Amino acid sequence: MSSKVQTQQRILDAAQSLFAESGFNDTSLRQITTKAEVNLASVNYHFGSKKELIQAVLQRYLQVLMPRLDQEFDRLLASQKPNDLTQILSVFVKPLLDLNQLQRRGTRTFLQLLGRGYTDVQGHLRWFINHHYGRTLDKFVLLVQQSCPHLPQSEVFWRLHFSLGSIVFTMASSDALAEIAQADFNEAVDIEGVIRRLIPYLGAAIAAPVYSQDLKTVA
Amino acid sequence: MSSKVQTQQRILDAAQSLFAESGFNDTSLRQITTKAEVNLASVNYHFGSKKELIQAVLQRYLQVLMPRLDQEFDRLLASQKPNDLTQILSVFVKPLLDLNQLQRRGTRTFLQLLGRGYTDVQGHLRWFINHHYGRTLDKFVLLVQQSCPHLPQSEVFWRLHFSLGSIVFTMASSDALAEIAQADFNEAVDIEGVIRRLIPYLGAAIAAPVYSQDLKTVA
DNA sequence: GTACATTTCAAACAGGTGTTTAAAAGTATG
DNA sequence: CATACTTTTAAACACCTGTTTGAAATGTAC
Repeated sequence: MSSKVQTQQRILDAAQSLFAESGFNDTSLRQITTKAEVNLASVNYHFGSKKELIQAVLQRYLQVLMPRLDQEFDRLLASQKPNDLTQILSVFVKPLLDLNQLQRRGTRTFLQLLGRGYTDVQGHLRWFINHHYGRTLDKFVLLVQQSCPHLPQSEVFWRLHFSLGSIVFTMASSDALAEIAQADFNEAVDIEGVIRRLIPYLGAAIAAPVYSQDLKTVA
Repeated sequence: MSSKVQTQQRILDAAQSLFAESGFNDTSLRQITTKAEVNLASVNYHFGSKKELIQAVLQRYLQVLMPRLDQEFDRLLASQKPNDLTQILSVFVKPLLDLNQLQRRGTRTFLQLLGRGYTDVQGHLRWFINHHYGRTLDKFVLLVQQSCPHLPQSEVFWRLHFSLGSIVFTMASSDALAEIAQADFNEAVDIEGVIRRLIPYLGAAIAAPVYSQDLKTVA
């Protein structure tokens, strides 16, 4: 009995770090099972397929993170007046950083995985997250819309995807970026530093005024 | 003689559309040569390897785009007073849209390829672009720094990478996003629309004030 | 302690990958 | 025309991928 969960755990642990480092496509089951020191076939035995393993790896974080975010969103939605955008974005910080208690380097790993999830794979992870946590995400969108009454819904849609791009891309390549920052600016940056840098950036971006289109008609 | 360039052209054309659609890793040489109606071996014969084919596909656009951007950057740098950030970002618009004269759907394809280039592959395309066009990119960074004297260099570095993330991610998934926008908001969005939406967003983001750091003492 | 169920294991499977080979076809040049 | 060079072709190469198989080992319950 305990050997079963041990094997599953070993696979998940090995998989998550390899996935975070090299992406889903570029990590083979053989690499995972070698690192986990389990038999190749055990991935399919315990998880069914590689696709389901990927989902299981992300699920381990999402099932902790998302209920906490959902709770925070409810709290903000309960207040009468619209919330400040920076405030809304800041509610992500603590739940994200608390993932470090779930796993060593949990925050970093999860965000890297999320990045990989949106860039590597075409559809199935996007669908998976939306299917399981769409309700929570909708609350977030609503909050942002309330805080930006000057923006049409479609503009909020685009800007949130622009923002998702920043996050996901930054996290997928956070190792490389941190290295450059270290070399060029002698600046030690951890994942918390990146998150905190993102908040004012995204806050200003999402709330930016929409410029009228007619003054920039180019030839 | 002309059959040689014809074959190379056919390969490049087929490769670019498949790469843009499915990414580099998920497009095989057999798919490319089938679509191009050439022999499988001709890719290696004419380009050496898949890696070099990828670079050749991007190079076809970069060698047109980058000199034009370089020129625009020089023009802005020549002016005495610092330039407005929105102005700086706007110089991308025309050179990018002119790629449509190079190829049908050129702008869209190029930006998708760029997105794939930064998300799919780990290193070699990043290196390739920096190696060939680093001087031009440096001019852009300088312009941004001049327009944002309140920002430390390292902050500009991070924010430009956040911005790169928005662009690259949006472009890599632009088809999916445009579909959603169409369905949810009955909004037809072409690539030019996306570019124009990005400018005020990125302008506000990059120039955003830096919030005081002292509240971020880590545990 | 036997019977049953779960888990592990080595091996093979079927299919895909980028690349190389050596002969064939085509094309210029003397 | 014959020579030399370039390009195309079909086939094979060596390797890697996720998945399946059936037997062996282990664990669990009566």
